[in-house]
Amino acid sequence: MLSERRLQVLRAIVQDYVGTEEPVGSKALTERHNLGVSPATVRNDMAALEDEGYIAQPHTSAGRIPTDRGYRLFVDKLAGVKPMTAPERRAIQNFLEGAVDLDDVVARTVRLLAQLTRQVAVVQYPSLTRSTVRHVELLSLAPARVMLVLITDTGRVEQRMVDCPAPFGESSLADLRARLNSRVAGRRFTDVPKLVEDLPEAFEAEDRGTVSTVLSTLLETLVEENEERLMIGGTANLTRFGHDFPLTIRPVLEALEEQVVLLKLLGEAKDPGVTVRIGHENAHEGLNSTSVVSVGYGSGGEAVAKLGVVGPTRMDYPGTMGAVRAVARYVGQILAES
Amino acid sequence: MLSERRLQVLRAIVQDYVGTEEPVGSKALTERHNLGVSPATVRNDMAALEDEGYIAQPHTSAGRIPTDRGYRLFVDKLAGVKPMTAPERRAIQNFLEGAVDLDDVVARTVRLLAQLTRQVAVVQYPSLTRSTVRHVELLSLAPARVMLVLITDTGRVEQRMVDCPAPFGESSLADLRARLNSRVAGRRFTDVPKLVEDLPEAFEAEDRGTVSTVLSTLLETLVEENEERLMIGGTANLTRFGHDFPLTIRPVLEALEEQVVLLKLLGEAKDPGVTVRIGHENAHEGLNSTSVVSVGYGSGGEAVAKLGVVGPTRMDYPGTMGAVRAVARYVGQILAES
DNA sequence: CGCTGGCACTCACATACGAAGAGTGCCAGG
DNA sequence: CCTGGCACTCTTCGTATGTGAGTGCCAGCG
Repeated sequence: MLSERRLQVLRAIVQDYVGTEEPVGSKALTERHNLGVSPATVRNDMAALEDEGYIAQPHTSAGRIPTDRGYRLFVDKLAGVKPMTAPERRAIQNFLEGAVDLDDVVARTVRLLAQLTRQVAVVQYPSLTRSTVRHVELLSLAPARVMLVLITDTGRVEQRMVDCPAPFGESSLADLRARLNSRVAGRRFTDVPKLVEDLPEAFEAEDRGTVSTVLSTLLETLVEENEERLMIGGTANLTRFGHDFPLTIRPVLEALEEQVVLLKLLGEAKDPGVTVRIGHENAHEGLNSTSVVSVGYGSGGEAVAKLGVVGPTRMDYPGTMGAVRAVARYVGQILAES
Repeated sequence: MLSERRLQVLRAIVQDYVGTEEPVGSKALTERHNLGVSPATVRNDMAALEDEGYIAQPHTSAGRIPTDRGYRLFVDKLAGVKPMTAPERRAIQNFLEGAVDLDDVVARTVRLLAQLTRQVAVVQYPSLTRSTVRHVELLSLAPARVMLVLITDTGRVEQRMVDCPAPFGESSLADLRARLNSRVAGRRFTDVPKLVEDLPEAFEAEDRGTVSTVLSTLLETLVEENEERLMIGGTANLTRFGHDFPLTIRPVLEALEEQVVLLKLLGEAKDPGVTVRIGHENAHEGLNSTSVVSVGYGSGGEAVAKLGVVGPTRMDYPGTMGAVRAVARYVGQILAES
């Protein structure tokens, strides 16, 4: 177990390194934080911290920098979440309130997060499977062509074209629309398959094929793979990464373009609170030198999606966590209102 | 006027520089292209080309690189558009055909363009103002709350929440829906304001306020500012920009995040064919070292939106132009089918 | 036992110098 | 108008050297 002072030394190292972006030495440490001991003592502590794997030196006779393990300890034990100031909270609220539709909410959230944290922001659209159905609309565009429109309680709208095997009359369509809505409106998307499975039986033989086609399109829309969308922003902040970044930035940009990777990344956050994954804790190789701070958000008590930021492992964790948490909270409010 | 050979020299310089990314000297030129003259002669030609402002040397006693003006001449007079090969065309078509909805079409187009050109791809959603109305749907979500859904012939869907000044009955809603659609279905969005202006008069006094509110929301949705959306991708390709790129890549990423800037950029392309804007021809400062290749696309004869790529001025213009043109053509086809 | 000051040691980094090489401009001759 | 030759200019790269930050270790002190 590390002594109290050694933990303080680690905290000081993390703070200084995050601020200066340069390896921090024993002398500088004692000057900037009054630890009450001499550089030599700090050196001993640093040697111990290095043995434990919390810090490392890039090369002999340079200062120390925190390792992923060091940041982990810092986040878990040494630092809290820095709450937003009142003016900041007001600004967040104001900015989000101007949104006209869900796309706009998400777009604004991304910009806000990127600006607040000066990092790359990732916001997942409210998940379909975790939402409830507000309305299902069917529009006849041609005799054998129907547009299916799905609307969730979070304001998300999905649409699909359906090519019917046989012409489908206006009255049959109205019938299907009514039956469908009476069964699924207000229900969770996950329950929809069971709720509609016997629906074709209620129709005339000639329409049954079309009804089945419409329903299967509906169910397809709910399949996990298609339904997860997200928006990213603030990639320009990647340029503040480090001096060496040709090699650093490339894999990150590539990872950010892979929606699948990002969704996994956000999905891993299980905790009800803010989740932090540091450096190599991220499964994806390209993100080994980044940290991901994420949290769920939702219109009610339950999370319907995730949002977060991606930044260098050398980041201001308390501040970032505070910003992410605050934004998630306000987005949830906005969604609940709409 | 430049002699034929000098133009050939310029063409050779552009091609070599695009290939090697390094300033090209007179000796290397004569070796790789059989111009039939000696390096000394080429040197004279190069001096002339430099006087005219088509090429420049980064520093004394280095090779020459093309200037923006040089690229312009190359694009206008010295190079054509390189058509895609048959397998490439098939691949494009196959890839786009798997799309399930408009978002998917746009997303796939972005990925395709980025991959084909190895540059940053930008695709604008089909414009509302240049499309026609397929259907307007009104859904009653609460007594005094209506959702407005707009569907275009290109498959684009916009929705807005409307808070009504007074409760609005199902029958009035159905009435409004029917009247609205009979007036605007199949018409161009730009004509909608005139077509609906007298609509409130057909309703009872108590509903008139609500009808006006719904209509004004509809018109707001059509306002230029809100209706232009776009998607970008392939930003990882920016890392192939140059060796110096901290300074190069930053402003480009920033510009790409400004939707307004990008829309202007694409909007400037007036030509029915492929438009190329080179380096300083781009109004936005951050894009002074990039070229933008763009083209309109549309479901019918007319362009409903633009797409293009952003890359270094040192790019393979004929190949890029070919890819952009081909993708635009196939996207148009896909949209026409849906 | 823990803290401290002192001291020798190690590298990264910056600066300077020199050689190499690529490329140019110019000129005289064909 | 083209060509070979030649002197000149700079960038680039490798080597050498000095400087300084930072370290590890040790002996002494409270």
